[in-house]
Amino acid sequence: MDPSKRRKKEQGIIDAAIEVLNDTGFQSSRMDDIAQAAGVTKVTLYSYFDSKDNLYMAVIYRAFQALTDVFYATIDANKEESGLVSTIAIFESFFNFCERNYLFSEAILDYFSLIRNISRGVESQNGASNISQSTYFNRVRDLQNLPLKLTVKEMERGIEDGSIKSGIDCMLHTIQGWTMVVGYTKLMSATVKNQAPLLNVNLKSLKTLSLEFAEKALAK
Amino acid sequence: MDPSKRRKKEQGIIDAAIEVLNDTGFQSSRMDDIAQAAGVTKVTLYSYFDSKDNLYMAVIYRAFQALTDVFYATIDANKEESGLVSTIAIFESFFNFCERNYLFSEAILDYFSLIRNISRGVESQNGASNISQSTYFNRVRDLQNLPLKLTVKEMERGIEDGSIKSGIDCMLHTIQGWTMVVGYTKLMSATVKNQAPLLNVNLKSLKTLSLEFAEKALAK
Amino acid sequence: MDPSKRRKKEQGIIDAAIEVLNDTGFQSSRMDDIAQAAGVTKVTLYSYFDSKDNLYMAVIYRAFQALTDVFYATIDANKEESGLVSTIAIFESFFNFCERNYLFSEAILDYFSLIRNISRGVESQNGASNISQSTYFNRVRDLQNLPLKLTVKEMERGIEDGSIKSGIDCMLHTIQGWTMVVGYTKLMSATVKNQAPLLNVNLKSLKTLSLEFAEKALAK
Amino acid sequence: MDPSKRRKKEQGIIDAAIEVLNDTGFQSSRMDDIAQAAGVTKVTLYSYFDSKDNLYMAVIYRAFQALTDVFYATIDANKEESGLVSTIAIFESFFNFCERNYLFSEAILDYFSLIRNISRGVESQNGASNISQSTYFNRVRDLQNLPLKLTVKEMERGIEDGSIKSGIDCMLHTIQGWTMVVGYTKLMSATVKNQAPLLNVNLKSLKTLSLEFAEKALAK
DNA sequence: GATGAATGAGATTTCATTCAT
DNA sequence: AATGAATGAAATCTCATTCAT
Repeated sequence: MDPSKRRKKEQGIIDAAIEVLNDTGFQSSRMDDIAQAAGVTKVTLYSYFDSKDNLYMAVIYRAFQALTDVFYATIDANKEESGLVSTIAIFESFFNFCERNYLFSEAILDYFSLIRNISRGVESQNGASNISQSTYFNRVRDLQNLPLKLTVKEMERGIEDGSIKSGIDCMLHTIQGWTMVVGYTKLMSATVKNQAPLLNVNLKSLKTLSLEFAEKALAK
Repeated sequence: MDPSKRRKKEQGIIDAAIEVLNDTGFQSSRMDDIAQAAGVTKVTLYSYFDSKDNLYMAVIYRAFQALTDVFYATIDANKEESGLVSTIAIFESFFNFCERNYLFSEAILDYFSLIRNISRGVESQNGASNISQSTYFNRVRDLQNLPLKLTVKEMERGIEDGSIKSGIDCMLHTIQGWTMVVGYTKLMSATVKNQAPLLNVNLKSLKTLSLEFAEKALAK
Repeated sequence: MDPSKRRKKEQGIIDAAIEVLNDTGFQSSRMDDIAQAAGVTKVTLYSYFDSKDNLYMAVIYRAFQALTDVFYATIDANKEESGLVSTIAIFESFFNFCERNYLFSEAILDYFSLIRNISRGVESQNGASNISQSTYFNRVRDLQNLPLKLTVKEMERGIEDGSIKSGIDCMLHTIQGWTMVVGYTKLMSATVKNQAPLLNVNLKSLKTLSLEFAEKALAK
Repeated sequence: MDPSKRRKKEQGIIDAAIEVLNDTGFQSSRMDDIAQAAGVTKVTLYSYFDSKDNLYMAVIYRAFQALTDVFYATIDANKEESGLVSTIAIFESFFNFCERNYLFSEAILDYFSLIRNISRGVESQNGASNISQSTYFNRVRDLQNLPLKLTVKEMERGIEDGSIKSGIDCMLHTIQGWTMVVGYTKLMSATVKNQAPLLNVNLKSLKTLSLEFAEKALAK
C-alpha cells in the first residue's frame, strides 16, 4: 500500500482506539471493539499493531506528541515574553493538558511504569511480540525527553534575558516542575466525581500554588 | 475457622501477594501464582478475597498502613523538634518510603486511578463482586486521608510554635507536598536501570530541591 | 478428578466428536460444535485434547478399538469352527465393519497417511502440540497391529487343524486380505449416492469375490 | 491472454502445486506457498483456480492422466502378448505407479472421498465456488473410468485369445484388482520410514502375491 | 474449607478467499 | 492481470472466576 495511505489508516485506527479507551480504559477495552470502531477487522487491526500493548504504545506516542505540540504552541505564543513567563506558561499548559486529557496523562504515567517493567524483563508472557521491539516504543523513547528539553531551553532563555536567576540547574528545575504536574494530575484524577475527595482543597489553588513555587524558585 | 486464625492466614496471603506483585506487577501477576506462593488453593484464595482487585485493595491497604506507620514514626522521632522540622521530615520520609517500596507507591497511585474508574462506573464487567463493596476498599477509604491529616497537624504545630508562617492553608501545602513526592516517585521509577534515562539529573538533588521548596514555602 | 470419572467424561467427548464428524467430516467440523455437542466449553475440550488433531487421534483409536472388538467377537463366534472358516469370517467382518462405519474406516486410512507424514516430519506448523506426542497416537501405535496379529493367529490355527494349507506366510496373507478390504472400502465410499458410480458393478459380488480369493488362497 | 499461453501457465501452476503438495500434503500446504512456488501472486493463482479444492482437482486430474498414460503404455508394450499377460502387466504397472507417485495415489483416493462428500452435500461452506462445478472436476469424472475400461478391454481380449477363462465378469475382476492395488498402496505408505511398521512383511512379496491372485483368478 | 475441573471472556494466530487499485 | 491489503472463519491459548464434590 502507498505508505502515506497506510500511515493514514494507521492513524485512523489509533483515533478509534483513543475513543474506545476514553470510554473504558485500556484494561477493559476489547480489541474487537477497537477494530469495530476503526471499521476494520481484528486481523487487520493486528496487521497494524502486533498486540494490544503495541496499540497502547501508539496511543502513548500520541500523548507525547500532543504534549509536545502544546509545549511548542505555548513557547510560540510567548516568544515575545521573557523566558520566565514562557517557562511558567509551559508548566501551566502542562497542568491544563493533563486536566483535559485524562487518557493521555494516564498513558504518559503508564509509560513510565512500562519502561520500568521492561527494563526489569517483565513483559507480556504470552506469545505476543515484545513491546520493547515495537516501532512506537522506540518512537516514544526518542520523544520522551523533548518536552523536558524544550522547557530547559526556555529556562536558559530566561537566564540570558535576565528574567531567571543564573546559576540554577535548569534540567533539575524542569524535572522538579514535572514532578509537581505529574503528582497534581494523579491526585486530581482521584477527586473527579470522587466519593471520598481529598479533603476540602480547592484544586485550582493547588495549581496556582505550584506555579507560584516554580516562579519563586526561578525568578531573579 | 477461629477468627484470629483466619485473620492470620489472610495476612499470610497478602504477604505472599506482595512478594509476587513485587516481581511482576499487578497486571502481569496471576492468581495461580499468588495462591501457590501463599500455599493455598485458588478457591481458598477466593474465599478470602472475592477478586483480584479486592486482593490488590488489601495490598493497597497495606501500603497506606505502612505509609501511616512511617508518618507516625517520623512524628514521634521529631516530637522534640519544631513543627517545621517535623513536617519536612515527614516529606523526606515519604520520599524515602516511595523509593524503597516501589510496589506500595504504585499501589497508592493505582488506588487513585481505581477510585476514579469506580466513580465513573467502569468496573470489572464480569460477575465479580464490586470493589466498592469490598472490606478493604472501605478500610482504605477510612485511611486514605490520615497521612494527609497527620502532616497537617504537624504543620499546625509549626504555626503554633512559630516555626511555620501563619496564614497558610495547611491542607493545600500538604497536598502540594504530596504532588511533589508522587511526581518524583513516578519519574524515578522510570529511570531505574532504564535504557533511556530522563537526561542526566542527579535524583538525590531533585529530592533535596523539593524539600527546599517545601521549607521555603513554610518557614517563617 | 476421579480418574475413572475423567475417563468417562473423555469418552463422552469422543462420543460427541464422533457424532459431529459423522455429519460433517473432520475438516469441516468445528471445535465449537464438538464442544457444544459434548456439552462442555471449548476450553474444557482443549483441556482433554490438546488440538483438533489430537481429538481426531482419539477417534482413530476408537476406530481401531471397534475393529479389534469386531475381530475378537468374530473369533469367539467361530471358535468351534475351523481356522479357515474363522479367518474368512474375520475378513467378512472387516468388510462389513467398513461398510457400516464410514467414519471409522476413513479414520483408519487417515491414520496411515498421518503416520507417513509424521515420519517425514510434516506436522502441524502452528504452535499446537505434536500429534506424535499425543497419548492416543501412542495408544494407536500399540494397537495398530493387533487386528493383524489376531488374523494371523486364526490362520495358524487353521494350519494346525488342517483346514489351511501349511507352508504359507500367514502375515503376508493377512496383509493381503487387508489390502482387499481397504481398497474395497475406499472404492465403495465413492459409490454411495454417487453421481458417477464405478460402472455397473454389484458391490456385493465384489465382496464375495474377494472372500473367494482369500479362501482359495488359503484352503487346502 | 493468448489461450495457449494461458494453458501453458496453468500447467506451470499445477506443476508447482504438485511440487509443494509432494512436500507437505494437501491439507498442510498453503496457497501462499503454492503461489510462490509457481512464481505468481495468490490473486493470479485464484484467477486460474477458484479454490484450493479446485486446484487439487487439477492435480487429481493429472494423477488420472498419468495413470491412464501408464495403462496405455503398458497395453502398447504388451500388444503382442496374450490378454492375460497384458492384464497382469497393467496391474503391475498400477502397483509401481502408486509406489513411485505417492501424491498421485493419495490424490486418486482423496478423489473418492471427495465425491462421496460432494454427493452428501458436505462441501466447502464458505463462499468458495463448488467443486462440482469446476472444470477439472468434470474432466476427472470423464476420465475416472477410463483406466478401468482399458483393463476390461484387455481382459476381454484375453478371453478372446483364450488366455483368460471365459464366463467371468471382467469389470468385477478389474475392480477387484484395483482394490488390491489401492489397499496395497495405502498400507505401504504407512510403512515408509515408519516407527512402527506393519510387522515384518516383505512388501515386494505382497505385490507378487497379489499378482499371483489375479493371475490364478483369470487364467484358464 | 479444600480440591480439581470447568466456565467465560477475550487475545492472538493461521489461512483461504476477496477487494481495490 | 498483478499487487498488497483486507476479510471471515476457526483454531488455540491465557486467565480470572465459579462449580461440584
